[in-house]
Amino acid sequence: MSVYTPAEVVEETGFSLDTLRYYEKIGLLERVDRNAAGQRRFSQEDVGWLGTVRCLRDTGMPIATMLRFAELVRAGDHTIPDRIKLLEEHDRQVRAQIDNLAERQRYIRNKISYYRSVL
Amino acid sequence: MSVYTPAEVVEETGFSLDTLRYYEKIGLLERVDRNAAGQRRFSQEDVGWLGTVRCLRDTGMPIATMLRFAELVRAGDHTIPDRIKLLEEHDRQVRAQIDNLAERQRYIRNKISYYRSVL
DNA sequence: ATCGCACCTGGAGTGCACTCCAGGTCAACC
DNA sequence: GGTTGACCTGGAGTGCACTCCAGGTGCGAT
Repeated sequence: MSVYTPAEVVEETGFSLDTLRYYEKIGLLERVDRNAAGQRRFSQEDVGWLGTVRCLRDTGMPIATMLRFAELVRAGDHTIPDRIKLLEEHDRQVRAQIDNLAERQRYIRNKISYYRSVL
Repeated sequence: MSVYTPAEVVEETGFSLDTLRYYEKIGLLERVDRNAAGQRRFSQEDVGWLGTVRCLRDTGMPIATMLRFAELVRAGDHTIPDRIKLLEEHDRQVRAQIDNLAERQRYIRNKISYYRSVL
């Protein structure tokens, strides 16, 4: 049962310490354990959950939606069908994002080609 | 030499009227012509430029960078090499975005599969 | 013992990109 | 001639996601 100091979690997840505290404050991260001096000691699960948060955030999920997902996770296994629905919806949005980016990228590359052709 | 009313440009570009005014105010759009009553009449070029802006914005380019690009365009043809550099750099960022999204998407899909397997 | 350092709290501040609002003009239609 | 609707201006307000700050605690090294 390994525990992690704030600095280790910052290193591991890429979130700043302030962001970690912010996530705890708004409930995206459940109340993290403290040591005798009141300092945070993150559990393995905390770190794993932060990995999921990292992934959802980096794919553009708003915090409000992640918060709903967090609540489903906390509510227990009977919410798994709802979690699947939420992630499937998000997966569709990620696909749409990728398609859109690829489409726009074509425009940008055409523009570069055009500029090259007039040099 | 066709001209466009604000409503037509909103329709065509998907930008709100407020956004169009904002872009003009900050100089992302050059001073748009007015009719006798002081209402905007957008030129074909304005609409074309807004297409480029749409593309750059949707691929995550910050307004400050678009502003630099706009200045290069206004400065004349001798800035074409600089424009190419700017767009190539942006193209790299778009590629990185797509790669990152694709990577994260794998994680999400694995998670969905896992949830399906425990049902 | 005192220094530096990692950490704590509550709350204020920031940056970005809009978005909204109040009060007004003008042309067209009933 | 009155009302509607599209548009105008300058400036204030919003939402999101952090990020920073002041003032304080506890611990290990010099």
